[in-house]
Amino acid sequence: MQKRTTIKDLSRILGVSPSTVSRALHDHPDIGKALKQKVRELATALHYYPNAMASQLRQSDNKTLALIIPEITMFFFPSVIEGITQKVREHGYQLMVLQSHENLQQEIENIKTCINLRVNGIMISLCRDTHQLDHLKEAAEMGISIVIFDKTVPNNRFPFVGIDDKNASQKAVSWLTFQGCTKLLGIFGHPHMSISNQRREGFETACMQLLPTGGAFKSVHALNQADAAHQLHALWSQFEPDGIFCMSDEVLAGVMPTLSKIADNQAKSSKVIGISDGKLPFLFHESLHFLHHDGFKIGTATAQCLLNGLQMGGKSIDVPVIIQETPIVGNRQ
Amino acid sequence: MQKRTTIKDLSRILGVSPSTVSRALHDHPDIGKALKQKVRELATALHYYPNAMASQLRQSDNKTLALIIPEITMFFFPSVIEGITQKVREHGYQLMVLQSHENLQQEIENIKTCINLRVNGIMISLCRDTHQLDHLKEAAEMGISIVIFDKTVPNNRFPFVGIDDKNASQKAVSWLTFQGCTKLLGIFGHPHMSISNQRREGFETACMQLLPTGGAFKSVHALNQADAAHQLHALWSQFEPDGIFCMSDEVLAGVMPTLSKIADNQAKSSKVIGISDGKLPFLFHESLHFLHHDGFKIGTATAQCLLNGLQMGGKSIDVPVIIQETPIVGNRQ
DNA sequence: CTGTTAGCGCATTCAC
DNA sequence: GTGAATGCGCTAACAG
Repeated sequence: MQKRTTIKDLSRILGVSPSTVSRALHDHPDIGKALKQKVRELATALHYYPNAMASQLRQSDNKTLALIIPEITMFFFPSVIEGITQKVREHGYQLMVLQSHENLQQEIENIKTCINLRVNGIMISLCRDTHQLDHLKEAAEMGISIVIFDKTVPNNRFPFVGIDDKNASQKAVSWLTFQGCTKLLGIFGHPHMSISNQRREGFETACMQLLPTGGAFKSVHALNQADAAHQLHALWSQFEPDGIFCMSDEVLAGVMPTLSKIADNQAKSSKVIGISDGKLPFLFHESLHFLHHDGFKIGTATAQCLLNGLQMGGKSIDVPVIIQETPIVGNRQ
Repeated sequence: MQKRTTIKDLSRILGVSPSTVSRALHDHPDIGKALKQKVRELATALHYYPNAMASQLRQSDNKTLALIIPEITMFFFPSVIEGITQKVREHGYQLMVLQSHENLQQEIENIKTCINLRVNGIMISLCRDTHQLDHLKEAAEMGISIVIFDKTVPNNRFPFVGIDDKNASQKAVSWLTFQGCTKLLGIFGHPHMSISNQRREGFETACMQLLPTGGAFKSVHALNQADAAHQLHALWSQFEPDGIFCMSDEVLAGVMPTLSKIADNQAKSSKVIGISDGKLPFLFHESLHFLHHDGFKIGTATAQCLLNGLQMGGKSIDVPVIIQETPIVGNRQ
């Protein structure tokens, strides 16, 4: 890597001091119009690019926010990222995306990277093996603002943006019973994931409250999309539901095609409702409804929440907890 | 943001020099076991975190690679990112993802950010309005290694990883005709995108060569997923194909549900083949085939290509052009 | 084994 | 208006 031109180089050539060049480059009012022009020209002529590492070090600030998520899957997170990116750019920050791959060690490592880099703030969706937040507390003590979104832990004390998981499941059950379903199947995500359990509890509670006598329900956890398909298939002979609740897009992606195959043979259909970012359902042939878990909105809200925290310099009294609504939508409406 | 502990702080407290502390922290062989231990302990006790900006400046290297893509959509790119992330981590680099949002200005801005940050290398999928590569040449002249993948321009002179777009389309047509189709519809992506045109040309050439007399074909460009659905619908009354080629997952996502609705009414089906990352097809009820355009592999190959370039210090004679295969797969096999 | 010295490139005080 | 001096925090010669 050859040597790059620096402010010093420019200053030497122009016969002025480095500070003058620096000021000219930053359009400082003290510098003459003519000189500014000359500096600019020479800078582009010599391919001068300010060394971000140096200027960041000097200013001990890098205008960067970090996003830490388990994985950039095709579900949900692309929307979240889009929302965050938009908000963050508007406010002149860079975004850095880190993946924890559902691995606590990796998550801790990522936090450390954030601290070392002196990012201004962190938005994080916790991985499923995270049960305590010491690593986040550490970052917070280093002066980094933090917002948790989507996946959290029970006793979280950080600002949070997400949905009311239990309530969403209850709404889903309520909808299914309203459609006349009496035999409900709930399919949930990985059992280590807190939202899986929140949503399952909501589901089960609602089933017990809302199902008529003679009704029945069952809940299962799927490790991933393929497992959801597999479990549904295996279960069908013993427990044939007339209403199915899928807790996420990933589950829906496993369930819908399977259901579609089953329907081929049986010429009968179960009602389906899921929780979804709102893109996937429109790909399926079968009709279904979903509680719209809007990733884009979650993203913008999360970023906004972080930016607010940043502005108050971390000295806010109340810890915001922002709960997004999840309206019910049909894919054939 | 309060003051953070620095090496100097540690050195003062321990009564040794900063360089000794630095060496201890880096497990330098010259430092005594006992002292290392003491330094380590004090560091954690005082929550010392090395300032990455400072150390990067000093070493004028930040072990970072950049990925620039049009957008993190739910199609293809999540797989690519996964592949790249894996490779890049293995080699101890950080990855930084930038989006151009199909905007040349933004793409140029991103390149500038990369130069300012002194990243070691850039992997880029060009946005659709990019027709010349001056901005990349600029980065290359600053000593940054570059690999273009997936979306490129005709006269590209940079290393490239992708598929043979024309050939893929031809294989698709060949498959359709082999299935007995004689009336083909090709649906392509945004008309400004080079791969849209490459794939369309391949399609049309192959149609002219392979279709029997009496056969017919038609190609259309769709601006996005919704437009693909719309166009197919609008077209159906005038041109009812018995074979359809969809150039991408995005197109497939628009086409398949529409086709499925049409099939409901007409009780007949067209053969479908697409180019796909290989996830989406399994969500659809209708059977279809696809040329497997493996994003994960493209990702690892791209990263590997960049890492190779890095190792040779940019002093390689030949410019690698890596073309991935696209085997045909069925979603019901 | 350890300390001293000297920057990396930049932005900012304080002088003039 | 402009220049000289200083230091952000860290590492790497070079000396001992």
